Amino acid sequence: MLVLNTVHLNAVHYSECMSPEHNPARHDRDSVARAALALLDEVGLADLSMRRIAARLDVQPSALYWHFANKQELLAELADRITARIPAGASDVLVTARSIRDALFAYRDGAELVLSTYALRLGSSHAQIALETSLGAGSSERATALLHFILGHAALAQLRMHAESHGAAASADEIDPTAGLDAVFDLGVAAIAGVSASQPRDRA
Amino acid sequence: MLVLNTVHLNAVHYSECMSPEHNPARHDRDSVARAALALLDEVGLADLSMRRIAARLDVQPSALYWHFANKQELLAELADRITARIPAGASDVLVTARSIRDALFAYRDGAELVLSTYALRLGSSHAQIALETSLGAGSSERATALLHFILGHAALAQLRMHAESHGAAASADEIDPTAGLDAVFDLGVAAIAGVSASQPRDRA
DNA sequence: ACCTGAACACCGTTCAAGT
DNA sequence: ACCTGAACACCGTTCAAGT
Repeated sequence: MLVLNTVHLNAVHYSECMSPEHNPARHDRDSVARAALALLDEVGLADLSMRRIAARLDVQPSALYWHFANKQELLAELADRITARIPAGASDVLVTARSIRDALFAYRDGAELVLSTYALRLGSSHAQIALETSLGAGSSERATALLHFILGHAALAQLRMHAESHGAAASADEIDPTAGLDAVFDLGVAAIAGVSASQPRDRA
Repeated sequence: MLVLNTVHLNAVHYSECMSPEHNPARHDRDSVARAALALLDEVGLADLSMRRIAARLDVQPSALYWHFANKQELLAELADRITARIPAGASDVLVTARSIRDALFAYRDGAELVLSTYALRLGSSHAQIALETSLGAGSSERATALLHFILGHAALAQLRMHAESHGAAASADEIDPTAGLDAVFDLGVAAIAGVSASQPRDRA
């Protein structure tokens, strides 16, 4: 790593700096979270380290702890941002369910991240609310079951995608592993929601 | 919920020979996996390191790589052992589903481990087969949806338990978070399986 | 066949100190 | 208010070498 020792000859007065090379690099909670979210999408959850995020921001790892108490808190913020995209007003359960799944799919390992960091406050989550309003009053148990199914399904599907992309499947029967996964999703959602199964997908 | 405690008879007093310097300590794949599984139950998935497993076996970390190519392979073996307990012959879907869930609950973070390491071969897993036979022929999509629900639900429930035990919930509404979780499980299973909802539980 | 010892390239986190 | 620098106690993994 390129270390410059002749610091004092350029003597940039670090006040309102504008050039991107000499970095006063003042960040806040939002810029850290945004960099981390972008990095998540590039490297995946397993390789998303505090040190890597810091490097991306041109900052020492310890600097992150000014903005977040620990890694878990940062991950929770990322989970919040991923689920924030879920629209809340839809009346069709299947539409709501698909939009939740697609929000999780929008970032690499998004489902796994939300599943593992979001467990505590799922009852009051954006996703749960959206599902409850789609299902109607007094259906919080159904909404919870639906959310558990969506998270399980999305996490499994995403793990499978990732495994396929950088290694061959170990299975003997090779009949396209991800095919029919959308059908499984629709079947599960319709069954738990208590609606009459198949409805055409709005695909391109 | 009928939990089998027969799991913990693997305490293995390893100081049968007391000399710490001259260590015969010969292990094989099975003894390593058993020690790792016991340690998982004690410390949880996040703290289950190769170095800790090695220490438990009175062995250098590098010794583990004689028996397993890497940590992922060892974790996959643990997932296999956890799901191996699932009985295959039950005709009642609800019974099968509960036995899968209970197998996951039998070890700390069992559901999360199986969910994250088992994604590839779930289609040919013990659990999938058991569900398919319970559901009858031509129901592999339903069985898959069921498995996704069970894994998502169990992982969430287990994460929630763990979070509660060593820290207070952050939620404002405090009406017992885990209550009703069994009802959610039964509701989801019955709906996806296509059976008529409630059936009495075999509780103690 | 199974393990040691030493190394390599990493982690998350803390904390005094700087600006 | 925000960051550096240095430390601490860890990681997974490799590999020559021992027995």
